[in-house]
Amino acid sequence: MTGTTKSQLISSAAILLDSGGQAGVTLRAVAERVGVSHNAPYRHFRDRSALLGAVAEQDFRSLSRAFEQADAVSDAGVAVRRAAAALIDYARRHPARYRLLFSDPGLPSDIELRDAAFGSFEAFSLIVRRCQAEGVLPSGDTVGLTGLIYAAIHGAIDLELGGRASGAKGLGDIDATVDLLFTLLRSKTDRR
Amino acid sequence: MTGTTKSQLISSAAILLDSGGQAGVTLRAVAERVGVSHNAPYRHFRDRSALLGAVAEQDFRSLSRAFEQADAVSDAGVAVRRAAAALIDYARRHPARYRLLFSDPGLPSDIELRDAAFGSFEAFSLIVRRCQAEGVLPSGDTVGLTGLIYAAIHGAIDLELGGRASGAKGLGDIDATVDLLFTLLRSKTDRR
DNA sequence: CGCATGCGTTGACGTTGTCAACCTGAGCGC
DNA sequence: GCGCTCAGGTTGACAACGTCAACGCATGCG
Repeated sequence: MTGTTKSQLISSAAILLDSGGQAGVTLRAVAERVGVSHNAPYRHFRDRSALLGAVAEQDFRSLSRAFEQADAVSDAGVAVRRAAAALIDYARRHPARYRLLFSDPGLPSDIELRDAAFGSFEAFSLIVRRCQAEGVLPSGDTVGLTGLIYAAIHGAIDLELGGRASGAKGLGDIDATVDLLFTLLRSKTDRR
Repeated sequence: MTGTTKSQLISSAAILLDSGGQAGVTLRAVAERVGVSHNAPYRHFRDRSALLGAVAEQDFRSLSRAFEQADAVSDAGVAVRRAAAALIDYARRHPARYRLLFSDPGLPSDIELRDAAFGSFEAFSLIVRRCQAEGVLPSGDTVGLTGLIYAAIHGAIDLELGGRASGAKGLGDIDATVDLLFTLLRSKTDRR
């Protein structure tokens, strides 16, 4: 682990999030992993939630980059599916971190964090707009359509992650849900 | 507060969830509200998460009843919208409890809880099936369609509750998202 | 009468977040 | 070179919390 103590604390927290979930991220464990005393994190973050907020901010920016990368594909229809796949992949690989970003009420209402989150939504929205321009998705209110698509993908992810729906077969299946979503949207578009 | 100690503990936990969120539900505070010692809850629940699981189970059953009530309406198209409204209303009134049901990884994988959750999904699914029969929603795989609708509604709720999306205007607006969802689905249906 | 058993109590323990006080070494004006 | 400031780190303490162990007590049953 290299870098400043602050950046080490952030990535240690991310690693602990991956291995032990929210509950596994204790300030003391984070500090110990970095090799500093249990109070050192307070020199860099106001409290525990500020540290988690920093992790979330980092991940939102990473998501933005993933969306921009997906948008580099020439076919808009492929781009939006790649963006969705990137989000799903991130959620599956880092469930606790995904939940931190989208479903954690305890995070600080920090401006930096807000900006990072907004940026990722916007990057996704750009792809949707391109799809509309190329006739791959129904035209009209881009923000509303983005909201629907993002909500459906996020909802499917969250239900599967929660596992509460997995008793009902297919109801917690992300890929099937997203496929159906795009199928319906595209067929709606084709008729125009 | 009346009833057995056990039921009092459950409703106290629910109240604390409403007023102070997940973090506000400490076993000691719950016990104090009921007027018993800090260790009394252990006579009724294995641990803290078992108590929260009982709250979740209760709420899932309450959701099932709300869905069945919505299904009593004669027009299937109205019924499904009422069911959605009931879910949204519950989420807005009891955000922490909503999150407990759908987005809490710490709940026990209890059979009772699993059943209650499954039951509520099934009640919703019945309405969707009726809509398909009456030509209000596209026919075909009912489970898949239910999954998509439920995921979209849940996703919209969760994004608004998280508040992270509310920077982007309209992206965190549940009602607009759900409206768009049903509009698209219905228009898709009408063309058949 | 005796005894098990369900429900509740008291007391303790380790862990955690957080606060307060102290230390220290690098930079900088003079 | 001297003394100051101050960012970054340390030690030690504290209260709150979840949980465990041991005890108390009534009720119902043999």
